[in-house]
Amino acid sequence: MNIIPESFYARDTVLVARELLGAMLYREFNGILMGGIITETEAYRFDDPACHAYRGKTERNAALFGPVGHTYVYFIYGNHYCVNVVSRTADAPSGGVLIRALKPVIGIEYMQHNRANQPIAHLTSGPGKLTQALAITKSDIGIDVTRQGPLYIAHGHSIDQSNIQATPRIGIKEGTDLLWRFVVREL
DNA sequence: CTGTTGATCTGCT
DNA sequence: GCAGATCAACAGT
Repeated sequence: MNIIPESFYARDTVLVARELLGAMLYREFNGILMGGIITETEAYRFDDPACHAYRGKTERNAALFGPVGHTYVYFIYGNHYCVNVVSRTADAPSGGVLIRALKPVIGIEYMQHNRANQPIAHLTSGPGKLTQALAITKSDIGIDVTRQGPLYIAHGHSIDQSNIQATPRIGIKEGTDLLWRFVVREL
């Protein structure tokens, strides 16, 4: 295993979002290992009106102002958690990359157990789905993903630039002109 | 203290 | 394709 170092996340949020595609996300929970290849991300930079941190620091978004390579988890629509990795340059106050989808690889049975035995194609194909599959909640805020532990990210597949599609982000009302959602066309 | 609003998912049509 | 679920955090009074 080859964990991605902290320096990777200390760069422009948008660049980190693009380059996280193909990386392996690992989750250790109750002694069980789960994980998959990151196939979809979105960048939320401090200077972007769609970013939770755009209007300043609050209790909820404080993690986005914390150390890079740590997690920011939030609860949305009364039902779902979404997980980000804090990423920004040294001169930026905040920023994060939303992990939107994985290709399930490890611990598929346990992920299905967490997701009412959904078929593999529906296991981790959305930001709320993958947190449910991996049992990620608010108590997982602030985890350092550059160290082996409950949640960490390692080098995986290298994705060719021509295999990456950039589109507007999903579910936002401002900043819809920015093509800051990145999707792997195929693995 | 109260009202509003989501970086979504599911099930039904 | 679309409405409903469902609640924590925020902004405004």
